[in-house]
Amino acid sequence: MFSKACEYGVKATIFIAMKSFENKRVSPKEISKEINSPQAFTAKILQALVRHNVIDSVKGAYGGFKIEKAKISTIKLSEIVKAIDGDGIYKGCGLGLKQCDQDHPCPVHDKFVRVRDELNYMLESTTLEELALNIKSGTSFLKV
Amino acid sequence: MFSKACEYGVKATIFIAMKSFENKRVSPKEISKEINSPQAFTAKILQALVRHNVIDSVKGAYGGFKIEKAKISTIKLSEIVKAIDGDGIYKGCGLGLKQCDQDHPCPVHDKFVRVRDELNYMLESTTLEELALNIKSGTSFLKV
DNA sequence: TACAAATAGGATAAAATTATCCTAAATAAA
DNA sequence: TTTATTTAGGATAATTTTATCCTATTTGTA
Repeated sequence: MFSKACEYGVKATIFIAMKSFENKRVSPKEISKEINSPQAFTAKILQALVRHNVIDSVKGAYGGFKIEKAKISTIKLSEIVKAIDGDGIYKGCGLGLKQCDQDHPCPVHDKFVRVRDELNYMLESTTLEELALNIKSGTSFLKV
Repeated sequence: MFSKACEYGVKATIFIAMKSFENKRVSPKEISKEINSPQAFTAKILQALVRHNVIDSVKGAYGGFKIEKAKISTIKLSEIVKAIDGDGIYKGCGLGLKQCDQDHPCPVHDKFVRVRDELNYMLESTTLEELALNIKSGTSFLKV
């Protein structure tokens, strides 16, 4: 469904948000340990998230990654996914046709509408805040 | 969502079903032309579909691929997808956790349930027959 | 039986994704 | 100002997925 990079990106962002609630910055090392991901690869993904303004980075000593506290409740899961995997999962044809719409549908076009709508709703209605709070309270987990 | 191999596999199977209604066998060459896919790669996918008993092959002169007419209405889209991509899309965790269930859920576990259910319903309730008939009637398309 | 046509399958190659390593640039503190 | 720390980013490698090529095997027909 999502690429490995995207999976790491979502988990990393959740962890950064959780730490940001406590005004703490985190390093790729700490993040990759916490979400069980390869460190250097995770660092690349963090760079992409910074470029897409999902998270902030602070260079130099005592630096690290963070998210403004006020911003955490405004970030939707969809933004994280789009930053890494793009919008293909929303817009692309389920069977890979270049052109696929009501006028020229692929064989599963109509069938797929509900799945895509549900996915879209899920990604648009889920906020980073609730995901981070569930991790914080031990309701959900980032690894194992 | 699905791999390229799976996309080709679904389209190829639909085309074979359509031709099988007319008691015609088809070759990888004809199939790849019709669904706009690389021929040799498509042939590999057809082999996998044969091994999984989704389609039949007839070797030698005047051979080709086909599906028993009576079987076409009994094949579900899910069987084609499972034959090529496996059941990860049904069973795997949305964020790639090895263990992810109600007792130890990933951050999007609950959110994902509806998406997966919708996808599952779609794949289980769609038959090869209806997909093939829609192609035959020009209601949907296999390429462009 | 010989031949032609067609699938099966092994060996490679190309491309994309995932992953690692090393150096540059930035920055806070001593 | 120097040093230590930390992100940015280029280069490269490993793995997986996608794709191609060639030969073996099967089988219907002349």
